[in-house]
Amino acid sequence: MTKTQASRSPSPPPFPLPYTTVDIVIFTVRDSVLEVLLVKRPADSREPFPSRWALPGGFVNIDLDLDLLACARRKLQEKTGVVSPYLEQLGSWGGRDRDPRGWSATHVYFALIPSDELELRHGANAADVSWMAVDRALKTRLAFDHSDLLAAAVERLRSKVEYTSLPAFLLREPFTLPQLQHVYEVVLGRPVDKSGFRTRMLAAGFLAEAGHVEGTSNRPAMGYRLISRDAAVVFPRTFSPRG
Amino acid sequence: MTKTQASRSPSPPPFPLPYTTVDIVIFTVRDSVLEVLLVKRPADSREPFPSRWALPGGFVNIDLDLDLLACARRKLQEKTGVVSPYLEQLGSWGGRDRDPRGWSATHVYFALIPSDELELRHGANAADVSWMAVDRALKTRLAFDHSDLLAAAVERLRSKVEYTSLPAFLLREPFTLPQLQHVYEVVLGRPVDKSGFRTRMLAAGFLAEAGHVEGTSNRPAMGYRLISRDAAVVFPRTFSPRG
DNA sequence: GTAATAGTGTCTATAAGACAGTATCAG
DNA sequence: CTGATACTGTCTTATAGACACTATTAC
Repeated sequence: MTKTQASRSPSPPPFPLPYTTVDIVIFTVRDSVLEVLLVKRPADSREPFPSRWALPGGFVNIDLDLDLLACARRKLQEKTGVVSPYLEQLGSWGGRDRDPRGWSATHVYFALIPSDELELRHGANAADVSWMAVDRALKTRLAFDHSDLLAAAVERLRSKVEYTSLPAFLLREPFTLPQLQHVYEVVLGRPVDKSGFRTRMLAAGFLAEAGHVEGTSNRPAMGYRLISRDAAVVFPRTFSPRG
Repeated sequence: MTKTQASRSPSPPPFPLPYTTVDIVIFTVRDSVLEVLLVKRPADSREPFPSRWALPGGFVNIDLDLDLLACARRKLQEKTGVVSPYLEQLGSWGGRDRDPRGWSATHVYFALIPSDELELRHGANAADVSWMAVDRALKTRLAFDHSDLLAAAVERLRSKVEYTSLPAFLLREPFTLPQLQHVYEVVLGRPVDKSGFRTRMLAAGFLAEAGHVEGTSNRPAMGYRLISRDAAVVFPRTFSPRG
């Protein structure tokens, strides 16, 4: 199969093209609350949805971005400074009415980052960058169809937390099992049995011991690192009680 | 929130746009084999990948398609005549090199249809339309990055079959439990215990009895319909042995 | 010592896999 | 009747939830 040329400016097509954007739903846990990163749209009333909160994102730059994932990474780093977070594609949304400027399609990614590994940055097209509790963000009318995107991302996150090691990406390494359990409980919104939790995590085999951590509590706990930061581990069963 | 105008031709933007396409991975089971629908690229050597097999799909038409899902439905109907199949978004792939004509992004859907509800159609840009066994298609070099898309779709299908009612969408209603079990076995590529299978399906509560079906065998079996054709049901556990 | 959190052991209910057995049809 | 397929019952075993228990630190 020949991968030929592929160059900067494709010859203009004989039909109109949709706009192509990438948006990112960036989650973190701060002070026992699941939060999402939002940016405020510029106040300029010639822009769509002025002064409204939105997900970070923007147009694909075909000169800068080799592919969609690279574009997502670029935008994530512009806003948070985080270089290699957990990043997963959520899906794409496209249609005539989601952007008043015309037919557009957005490719949505969701990212998990530890709250203490970031420094928020104010970009060119974002008057303000801020964390907001997910529960509050879900009740806020975001720009474009971003409320839909956020709802989908939260649903995906909550769902996958039931049977994957995803929450581990919300913690800075090394972390302890009680810390990990706490993150699970924050995202799930309900308590989790300690004994079962520990058995499950250790049996899943994605954690490597990393020496004791002198932590927040009286007795030091074992610290762990992820064996692989590439992907989350899938558990054979769910967390649900009576499951 | 104001949903204003949104019209046919967006004002041309000050920067080049990627091409936007939709591709569909259409699965069916025929004669105990999982198959996928492929179209042959035109022989015209000015077209990319002439005479090569590809997934059905094409450019989004912003005048015809209200949104991505509508575009996928349109393309599916053009190729198969099927109107309301199971249709789920798989994800999107975009980058500089996947289409020699330039930066492009495709939104990929996958569809499940019963093999006896379709009539293949030859479209304008497809010299040939044909079913191919999935195992063979996976070994074939398809046009563009369609081999990647197909591999992802097959992985998603095989994975979801382990814990959802997806295979039910591959059968014409009403169907019997032995028929459904057979489809599961075809997609999974391994036998499934009869007793456990029946308990599981009936407990999942997505089937409604629809009278006895005088079928292929000696003893007639109970026929079933799906209570809802909107989505598949998720089982609490997996099919895997020793799981 | 006490308080606090880390970590372990044990019991039990549930449910799935395995497989043998019964029921109902065609011929 | 026989053969074939639809359907059911039972036994065993794995495991997750519940919860009580022990261990190791700070003070």
